[in-house]
Amino acid sequence: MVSEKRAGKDKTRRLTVDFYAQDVLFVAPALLGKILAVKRPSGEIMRHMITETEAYRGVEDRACHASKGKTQRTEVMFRRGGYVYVYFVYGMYWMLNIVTGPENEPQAALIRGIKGYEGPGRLTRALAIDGTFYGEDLTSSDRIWIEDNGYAAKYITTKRVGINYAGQPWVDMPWRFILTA
DNA sequence: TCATTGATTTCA
DNA sequence: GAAATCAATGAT
Repeated sequence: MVSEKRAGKDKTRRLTVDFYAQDVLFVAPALLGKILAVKRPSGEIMRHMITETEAYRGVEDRACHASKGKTQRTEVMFRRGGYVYVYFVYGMYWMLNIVTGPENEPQAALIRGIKGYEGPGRLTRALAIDGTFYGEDLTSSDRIWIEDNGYAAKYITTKRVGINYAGQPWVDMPWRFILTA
């Protein structure tokens, strides 16, 4: 797993492929409390704590976009964990997802909220995240990455939002994770 | 509870 | 080709 050896007293470090390659049901709640860092064209780096996520897991999960097979839009979800899956919905909003798991096992964690901007459409608008972020590699990109600050998050789980079309048993899976402390 | 808004998917 | 659908938000 990840080496705990640290240089100096700064505990913040960028998450590596070892983290993202794990199952989405581990990664999605583990992202809570971590820091989403986005670099603006101006060079300014914006950092926000992740407060809410949802898990989308594999071709059998009918709420997961990849359940309909590999398409131009879902291709990135079939890669190994650590890539960014961004898509446009309702004619207005970009959704930010983190690809997880091994190659050819399509999984992703939707970032539904960050501190100060609750809501998946609101956070992408606030951070100016759009389709140009599709396929960015969180382990090497110089404009988007996630940092671990060593914070041990507490959270609750609920049903996922906006996926009633998926039917049973997927609609009732407790795969939404909300930070509580 | 409804308008917004356009890419993606589904049905023909 | 056309029609329906949609990981949402904000105003009414």
